[in-house]
Amino acid sequence: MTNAYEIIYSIVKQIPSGKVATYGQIAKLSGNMRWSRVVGYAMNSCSDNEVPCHRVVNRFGEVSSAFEHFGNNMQVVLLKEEGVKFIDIGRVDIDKFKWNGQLGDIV
DNA sequence: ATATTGACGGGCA
DNA sequence: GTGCCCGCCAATA
Repeated sequence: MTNAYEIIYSIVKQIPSGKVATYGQIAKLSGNMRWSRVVGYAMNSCSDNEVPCHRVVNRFGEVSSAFEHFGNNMQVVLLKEEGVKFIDIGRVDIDKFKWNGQLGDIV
């Protein structure tokens, strides 16, 4: 596993609690913005406990349908528990909880 | 080895 | 301002 997976996992694992990152952001941090698809694919294969795939949302800040597969929007509940506010069911306030990236949280 | 799919993003009409 | 289209890399079947 020395491919895109490892790279993407590394970044996703860096997402702090109470914050969410978009695929594009992870993709860009991975080195290429077009990895957006690959990022999602890596998440799909997210069998690692250390990968907070539930903190990864699409560019709209909405949870993907696949998350629903994990249960009843369990990722939404998890984020709410972390302090993330939701504008709608399945949509987080990405406008305010968007992860700043590897910079940390210098907001 | 080839073809298709896949949790998306950005640009252009 | 809105809507639609395309592109892209990787994994799986």
